[in-house]
Amino acid sequence: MEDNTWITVQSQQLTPLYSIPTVKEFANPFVNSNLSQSKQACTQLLDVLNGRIVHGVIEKLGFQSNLFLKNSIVHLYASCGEMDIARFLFEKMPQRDVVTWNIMITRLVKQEDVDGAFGLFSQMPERSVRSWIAMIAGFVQCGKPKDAIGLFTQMEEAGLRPNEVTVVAVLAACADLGALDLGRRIHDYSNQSGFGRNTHVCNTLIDMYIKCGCLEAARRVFDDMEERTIVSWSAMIQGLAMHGQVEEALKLFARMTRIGIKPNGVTFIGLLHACNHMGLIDEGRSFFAKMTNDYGIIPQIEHYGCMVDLLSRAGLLQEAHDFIINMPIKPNGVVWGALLGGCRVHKHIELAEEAIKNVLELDPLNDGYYVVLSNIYAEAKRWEDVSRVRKLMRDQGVKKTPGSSSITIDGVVHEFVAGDETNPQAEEIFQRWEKLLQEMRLKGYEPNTSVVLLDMEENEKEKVLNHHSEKLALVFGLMKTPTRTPIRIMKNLRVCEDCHAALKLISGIVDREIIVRDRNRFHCFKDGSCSCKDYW
DNA sequence: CTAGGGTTAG
Repeated sequence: MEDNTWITVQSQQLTPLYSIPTVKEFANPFVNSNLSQSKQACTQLLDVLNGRIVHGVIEKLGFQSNLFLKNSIVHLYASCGEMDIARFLFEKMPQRDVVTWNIMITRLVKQEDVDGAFGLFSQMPERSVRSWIAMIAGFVQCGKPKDAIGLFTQMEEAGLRPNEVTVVAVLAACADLGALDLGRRIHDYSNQSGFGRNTHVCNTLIDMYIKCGCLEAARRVFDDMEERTIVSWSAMIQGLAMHGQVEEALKLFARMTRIGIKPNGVTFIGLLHACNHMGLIDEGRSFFAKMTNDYGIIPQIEHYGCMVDLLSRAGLLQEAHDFIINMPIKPNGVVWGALLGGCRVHKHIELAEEAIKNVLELDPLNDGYYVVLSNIYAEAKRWEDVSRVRKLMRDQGVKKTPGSSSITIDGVVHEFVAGDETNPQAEEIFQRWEKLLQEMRLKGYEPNTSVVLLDMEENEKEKVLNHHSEKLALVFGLMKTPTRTPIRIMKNLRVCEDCHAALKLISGIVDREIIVRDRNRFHCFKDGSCSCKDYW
């Protein structure tokens, strides 16, 4: 009787519809013994009828005490986006099992309500591996890789053995964070557990190694794979592009097509990305044409974004502008932002103002664009315009994301922000920097203060520059790691020109490979030069 | 059986 209430309350809220008999039969899990078919039918139905029919069928047939069935209903409502109904049912249920909870958590995560999902996760009386996975994947998806890794640690502590799905989610978090140590550990664990050859796992390993700056390790995983999917190829091409190995990326694409693998839209993003990183305008144009002509792939906004970036970074600003005006789909903030970025490199204030006007209409809360514009004005010493941009930011309630760099030493992540004095060894770091600075000056280094966007005295600017987060992280790395070992630094924003010049020199002075992960690519500094060949 | 995973422009 108790169970009856659950159904009755619900059917009062929703009028059951019985008017489509064939679908009704097909969707009914007790008439159609093929459950996955039945479920599919239900899901389709629910899209059309808002869920009422299946529920009605089940009620009429009088199946009331089957928890499996109730879970199915909760799932069906939830998967059609009817979270209110799903939650209502969930709360009315006299009994729930771990699956019921997992269904709710999974759907909440899919709808990007991670807080809601975590709320339920915290309340669960017992958790299965799937509960942990749902939550870990949720944190990864919403850009909280640290929380994902924290949860993974707790899962291990709870004595649960991660399976291949967990591994994929955690590796994605490692990729986001550049957490190479954990990534390597998971790689070992995967091999030991026997799913190190799983295609999904390998694809994620490739991505993890790429984003942690270990291109060779990524390549090894790729080369050892038994079966490569288009995802594997695309990931590897994108990785080579990200590391400035443009020719190698194009070669891989040639190899791929030679053996008959068909590229998809993502593959072309990787290829265009590769062209962008070397200013290969003709090749980029040719790929853009090829994707539609040879493969029938309709360019998406991302592809247009790549093209605008390619053209404008190469200095073809007017052409980039016309390209945007003529594109068949509505440009977004990123597309105009790419033009803005090119205007900065090539110091074109007029076009920058046109670009920013469009950017701000489309994406007014993204601080990055204001900063670029402010930089353009600052480089032209137009300080009144700089302060106008700052006021605009204030009015919009937009704050500049502080630049921060991190370096991992013995498994511990050390994070630095500009002028950071919070590190216990801050004083030593600053001293080491001064010493390094002297050697750099001997090699002809001049601080490039034009990248400092504030209107202040030159010596003040130098101070700001000297304490950019990547420099602090680097000096710390030099102090804490054995001579000649490579140093890996992760940065949340793009490197500035001054840091780029400084890091080049330092790599020669201290005879170290310095690998810096930018917001969107890698710079590998070695013997006084950078893998990006100064085009970035 | 009802719940889970990979590559994506600046």
